[in-house]
Amino acid sequence: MAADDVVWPDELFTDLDRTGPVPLYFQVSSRLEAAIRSGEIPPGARLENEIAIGHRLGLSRPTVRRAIQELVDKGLLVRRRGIGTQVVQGQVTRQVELTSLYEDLQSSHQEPGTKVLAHEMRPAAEDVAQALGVAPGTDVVYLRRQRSTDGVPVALLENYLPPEFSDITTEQLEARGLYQILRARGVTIRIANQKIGARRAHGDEGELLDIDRTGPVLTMERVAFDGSGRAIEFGHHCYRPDMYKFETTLVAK
Amino acid sequence: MAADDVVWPDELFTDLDRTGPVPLYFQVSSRLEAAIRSGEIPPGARLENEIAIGHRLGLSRPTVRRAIQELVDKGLLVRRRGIGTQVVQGQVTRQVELTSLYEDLQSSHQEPGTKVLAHEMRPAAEDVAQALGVAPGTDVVYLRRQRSTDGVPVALLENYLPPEFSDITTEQLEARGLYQILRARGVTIRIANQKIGARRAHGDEGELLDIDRTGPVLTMERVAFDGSGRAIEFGHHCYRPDMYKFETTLVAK
DNA sequence: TAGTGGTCTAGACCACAGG
DNA sequence: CTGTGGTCTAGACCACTAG
Repeated sequence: MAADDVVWPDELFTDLDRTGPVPLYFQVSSRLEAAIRSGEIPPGARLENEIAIGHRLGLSRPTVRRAIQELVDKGLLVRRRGIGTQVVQGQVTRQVELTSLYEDLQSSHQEPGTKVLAHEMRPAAEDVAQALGVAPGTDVVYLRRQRSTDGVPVALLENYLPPEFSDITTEQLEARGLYQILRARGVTIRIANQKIGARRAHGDEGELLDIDRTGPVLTMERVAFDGSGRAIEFGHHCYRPDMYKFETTLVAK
Repeated sequence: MAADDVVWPDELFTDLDRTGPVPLYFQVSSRLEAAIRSGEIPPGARLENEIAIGHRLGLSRPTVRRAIQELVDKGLLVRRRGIGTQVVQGQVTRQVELTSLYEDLQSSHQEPGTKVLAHEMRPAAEDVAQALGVAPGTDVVYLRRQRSTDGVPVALLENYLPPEFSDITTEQLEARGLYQILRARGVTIRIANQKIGARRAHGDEGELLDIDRTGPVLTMERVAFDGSGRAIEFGHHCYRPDMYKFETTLVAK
């Protein structure tokens, strides 16, 4: 037992708020995550056992356990029966949840820009109709946008939405991300199926992405559903491969 | 309330095994998953509430809740406070899991084949050394394999492993997937970081994948860790874009 | 043998959605 | 108002790991 011994700076966990709306397990897990990401709790460090932590914080074991499980799911902690709980070694800790639903918008540490190339109603082709769960030929909203960061084009986004979203304006689309607009209307995306692939650019894609006319592009096709399972959005996007990659942290269960 | 009313075929949940090693929540969730995937419980169906299910199965609410949570995490069920739990509408694909390409092909009933193009010890370059957590110049295992399905090349797999795996044989590599070999040695991959991108084929890649010499390829870079956080594998793979795509189901939290 | 996480119980109160 | 899931408690027994 050397550097990877028990570390527990309990000053971090003194004032838990039992009256507010924030769950206790979340307060614990988020503070613990901050302490790990800042290096205050170093890689390889062993945590105290769950019961001891619970006693120290005045929490029951299931509550402590849930807080720890949150970080295990994020890949920050590893639990082994008979051993204990350890901070993962190495600079793992990537913030990205799988490949994100929100990433298109929240990678906005840079200056994201949107240029609307097309915005119209259009009868749904076979594949679009099936994805959205409408009859073929139904008029649906068609969007084509060019997304850029700091003035450099990054992606071409083609989307189809059910007709009830026909009142979305071009101005809204240029100012915000699609999912932000949907959420402001009370529509929350809960589940999405997506396929990631690659192909040659064709048509005007190379020009719009400022790459070779037939150069390689990274593609993503996605169908997104709201909480009730209704299809909200079908999209086919292509990305500049030198500007964008899908990053993922996978945790085995 | 019509077709999406409560459905609960309780014949499925009669003989829970309380003595064996399989957790009760897992028995419940796996049977429920099978019933959903088979269509026996149709999309949109509402489940009974958690307490009623627990009473029916002779289980406590937390146990039932955990079983349901497993399927919520997989994107098969949706829970809404005040409403209930529903089977998701629309098709559901499998979640990206921590498997090797070999296992992916096996589970999709194709015949995977492996040709070992290179298998040697090699001093670790800067990026390899950092990924594996060894000193630059350390001899590590280098693998280059051509993976095919039904005789058609699908991917080129380049991998680096720590020196302790130098006794893996070429015969093993041609007969099984890398992760299967590692697991048979008691090494289990727990966490992996991966980046998915695209680029042109270069060198002999086009020829080995039987595509255009500079055609587009789908790429995946991965660092995988075991339960103790030690880096086990660093890989850089490229895939034939017409033969392979990454499919994902994402669930918002 | 002692300590750990893995599982499970039988209650409780709350926030939110619906009629 | 009732019913739902969201959270929390205070115990319990077990399987696995280490020394």
